[in-house]
Amino acid sequence: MDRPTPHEILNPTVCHCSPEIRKSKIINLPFVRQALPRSMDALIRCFRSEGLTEGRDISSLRYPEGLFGVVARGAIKVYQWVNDDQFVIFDVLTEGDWFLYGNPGCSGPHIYCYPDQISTMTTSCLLTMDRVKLLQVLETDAKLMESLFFEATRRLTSANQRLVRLLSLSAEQKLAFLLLFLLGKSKRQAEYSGLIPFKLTKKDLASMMGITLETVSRLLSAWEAEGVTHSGRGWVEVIDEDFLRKKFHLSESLD
Amino acid sequence: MDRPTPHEILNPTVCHCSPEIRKSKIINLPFVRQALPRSMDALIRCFRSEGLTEGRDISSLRYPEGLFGVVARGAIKVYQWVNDDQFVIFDVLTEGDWFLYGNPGCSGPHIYCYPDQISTMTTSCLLTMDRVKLLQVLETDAKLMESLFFEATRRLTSANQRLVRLLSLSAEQKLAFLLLFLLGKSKRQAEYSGLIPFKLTKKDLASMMGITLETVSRLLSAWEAEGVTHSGRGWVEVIDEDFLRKKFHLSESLD
DNA sequence: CGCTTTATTGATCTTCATCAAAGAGCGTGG
DNA sequence: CCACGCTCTTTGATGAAGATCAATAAAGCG
Repeated sequence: MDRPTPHEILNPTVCHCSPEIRKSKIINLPFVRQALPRSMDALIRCFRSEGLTEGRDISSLRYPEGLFGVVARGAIKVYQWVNDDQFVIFDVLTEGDWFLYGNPGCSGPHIYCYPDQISTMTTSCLLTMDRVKLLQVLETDAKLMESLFFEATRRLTSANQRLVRLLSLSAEQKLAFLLLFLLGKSKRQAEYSGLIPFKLTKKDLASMMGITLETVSRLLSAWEAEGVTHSGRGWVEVIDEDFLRKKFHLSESLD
Repeated sequence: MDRPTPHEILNPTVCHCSPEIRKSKIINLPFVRQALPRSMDALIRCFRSEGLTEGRDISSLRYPEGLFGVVARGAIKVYQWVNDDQFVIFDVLTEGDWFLYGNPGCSGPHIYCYPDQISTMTTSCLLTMDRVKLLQVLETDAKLMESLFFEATRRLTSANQRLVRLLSLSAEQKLAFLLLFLLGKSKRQAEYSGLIPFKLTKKDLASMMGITLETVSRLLSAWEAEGVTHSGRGWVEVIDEDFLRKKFHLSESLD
């Protein structure tokens, strides 16, 4: 067969983000729907777009006053080093998600803040603008502020819930839960419908759950033998979603 | 000696919340500072105060459209049942903290949502108003909305960070971290400066970290022998904060 | 002064981390 | 196109942390 390998799918070389595409992305952002026409124009004017290949850090140093970023294509991870050789990935942002990145000291809202790290997990296109510019727009548009507020609390709340769930689960349940979550965040791929469409090493997975990559590897091997998942170097494909869902729910009603 | 026992301190019978105290509490809420005079008035008018003894659930059923609540005195916990006999406490709110509680379905922001449970951890006084009433006030006061937004994202972000930290720590480190966090949220007591001033069973502590109460009990016994903590039925006193802080930081720079 | 809730302690068993060594996938440069 | 090196992965052996189970004890409450 000549369908592409997962590796090829995860490493596209191009990232289209023409001005028209950019504009339509901006207009269709959920929180922009209710904005006044003039703030819509301001947003379209202020956003720059940036094509990024996999593994790029989005440096906070270039934006001393903070950064407002929207993922137009691809996926990025938000993580934090907890010591010299260990990091924790605590959120994954995909198309339409946004972040407000800033120094903890600087005034105004920030959803992720230095020293968190943000980097791409696949070829991505990111729309960015200075955080202060966004704040200026918000000040004159209460509706826009409101939608942003709604969405921010919604996203943070659900991240919270996710982390809380993880606390009380076994490694196997954690992994099932995490894969389902990541799949929910992904756009389905034509050739591999269960493929999680960004680079995801065993170490990444492990660091989202606070377990080791060896454990992840062992669990995925076991599942692979049962035909539940399929995985390789830097990618994971879920074959039997229901199995994962059951694995997870079952244990909830057990005991 | 005739100083009261921890148990007596944690179970006060009275909860003063006279109209004047209530008003001063409202005025001094961090996010209200920037409010317009008229929205300040509206808030003072709409808030009801409610005295609650320890262990009271704040029922969401009485507020189908959601509830905006501010802790004026005491402490409340936000938790969730993960199965029939296990729950996870994922936030503790003390004086000045607020919550926006609502059905997941209903529009607008909510920071905790049904089926989360909210209940008091000591004799408390809670200021409440319907969530929709708050939203009405916010609509006419962009500054107030902004401050609320800032504080909401700040609090949710820090809750997130806290949960993330917990993921990568050992049980002992988790406990040290948690006690320091709880202590930071507490008002110091005159008689016992390190006493965490609300009811806190070993099971509660355990369920904030995803470990078992037996482990908590063993750890606290060990610390008690070293003079680091002191604890009893439903309360914990931290004697040597620095020890806990070291325990925690040390391991970060190790490895 | 019993009853309930909460805590302690010990014995045992699982799960998962750690360490180590070898192997595979992918990019690169000759 | 092949060989090399790098990163990511697999697998096994071992040990330690912490869960589970169970029995007992205390503390607070009516």
